[in-house]
Amino acid sequence: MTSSFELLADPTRRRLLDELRNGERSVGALVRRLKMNQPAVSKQLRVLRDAGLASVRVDAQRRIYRLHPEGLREVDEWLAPYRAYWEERLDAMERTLDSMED
Amino acid sequence: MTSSFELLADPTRRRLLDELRNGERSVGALVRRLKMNQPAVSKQLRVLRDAGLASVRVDAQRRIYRLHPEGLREVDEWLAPYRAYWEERLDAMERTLDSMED
DNA sequence: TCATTATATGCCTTGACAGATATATACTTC
DNA sequence: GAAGTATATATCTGTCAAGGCATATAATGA
Repeated sequence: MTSSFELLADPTRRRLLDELRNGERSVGALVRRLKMNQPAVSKQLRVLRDAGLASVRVDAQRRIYRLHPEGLREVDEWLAPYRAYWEERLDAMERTLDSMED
Repeated sequence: MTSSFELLADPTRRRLLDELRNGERSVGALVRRLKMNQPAVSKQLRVLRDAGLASVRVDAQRRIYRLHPEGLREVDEWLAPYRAYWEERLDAMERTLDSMED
């Protein structure tokens, strides 16, 4: 599980990231929100942590997770040239493709 | 294989999209560029087609593929709120998260 | 110390998917 | 129409990952 692209492929992980976007969250809080069993959530949190997209802080028996969205930059940057297409109108893209015919 | 997130998880598909970004391409041309065997390429092109990210045009025995990047908007829009973080400096994100503590 | 709460980890099963090989299909050219 | 070219599809196999269950670990409180 290396690339952030693969990370985003799993809907559970996307939901976790979306939750963490609203602030730090304990594992229990995330479990309740996602309505999944705790080990499944912990497992994906581990993946996010390993990828550098989240970090943990200990609070008594609780583990508080926090978002580190910088890793998503890779995806955003890959996407940038595509974004250009629909930002400058669809017709512009058509023109670009037409002019680049093999 | 529904969401465009899962689509982007595969590096072969990302390479295909990147190639098509330079203009229409025949299957053979893509095979040569990716240095993969033809069925593997055709298979992923099929996935892209089914997802609406590419279309085919027939030219004699050739099939010419063309990019339709609009489907990537889903990913781009999901990413938008995260992009905000690194665009307005890391410190801003830290502040945001701190102020939203559970 | 013992029970409870909170979380992580190990193991297992199952499903999905990528790539490979073989083959089918369709068009072209001689 | 036979051979060659271009592409798609069917099938197989290996791999990998997600979720479920059981259990380990650690902190708290009585």
